[in-house]
Amino acid sequence: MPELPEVEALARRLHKVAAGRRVTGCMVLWNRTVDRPSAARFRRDLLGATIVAVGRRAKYLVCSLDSGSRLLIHLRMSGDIFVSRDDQPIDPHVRVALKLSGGKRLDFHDPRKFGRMYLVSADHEVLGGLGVEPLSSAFTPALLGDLLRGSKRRIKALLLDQSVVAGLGNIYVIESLWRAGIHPCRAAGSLGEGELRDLCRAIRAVLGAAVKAGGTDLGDGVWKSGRFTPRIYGREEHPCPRCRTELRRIVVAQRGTVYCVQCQPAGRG
DNA sequence: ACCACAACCTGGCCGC
DNA sequence: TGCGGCCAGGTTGTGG
Repeated sequence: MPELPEVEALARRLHKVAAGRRVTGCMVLWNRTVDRPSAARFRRDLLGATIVAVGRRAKYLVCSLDSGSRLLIHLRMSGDIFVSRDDQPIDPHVRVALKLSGGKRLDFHDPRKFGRMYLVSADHEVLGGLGVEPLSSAFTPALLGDLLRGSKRRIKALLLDQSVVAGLGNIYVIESLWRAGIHPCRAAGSLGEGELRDLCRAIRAVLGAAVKAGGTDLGDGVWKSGRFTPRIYGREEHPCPRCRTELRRIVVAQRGTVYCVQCQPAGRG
């Protein structure tokens, strides 16, 4: 369920724990969690490698190894990584566990089994198609305009497309569109200069606040991260925080979508 | 180009 | 309490 801010918070935590540590054990408990190479080779290649750094690209955790290879991890819907002592019992939802020198263990906990790990020699093998990082200095209203120009796609679908903007997911797209006052079904190419500026600013503000807060905690017990509280996500039938109109839920791009009919006018179409 | 739908999976919640 | 149906912060492949 994690999006960019949750992955960023996790990457920072893992960097402190794992940087400089050697992988001394590797247990693959659900084979399909290892996307590539084979589970057997994944284990063989990882054993003995030292983790140099842990970072993030889009929603991927990027672990740089001293061998020059990269361990990439995508948490998908329900993935999380728990740090425990290597003598603790392993939870039934843990799909891969890595023992580290120093006595800690990284448990890839993933009830729905959608998460994936990739061990690659060059990260573009997996990350090559990703779009712009929305918190980077490259992400400007002008660039956003270039990305949307001529597109007839609905703005929400486009923002969820990782090859366009990398790292946004359902929550932060919903929050950003509400903040910018843009209806999720607007044709992307129809946004004006002012709207591009507002949207760019809204995305940066929402993500920035969420990163600062360490991510969103929906209180559903699945992903407990930080203290960012969405303003409208999950709050259909509650009043809009800005105008008090009852928030409405529709489905856009096959995803539940909350918006305010008053603050986010449909325009036409 | 763009969209809808199914798959991949499990667990939590709600209503009957 | 039990059970069915629906929901879920993601991605990919297929077909219209």
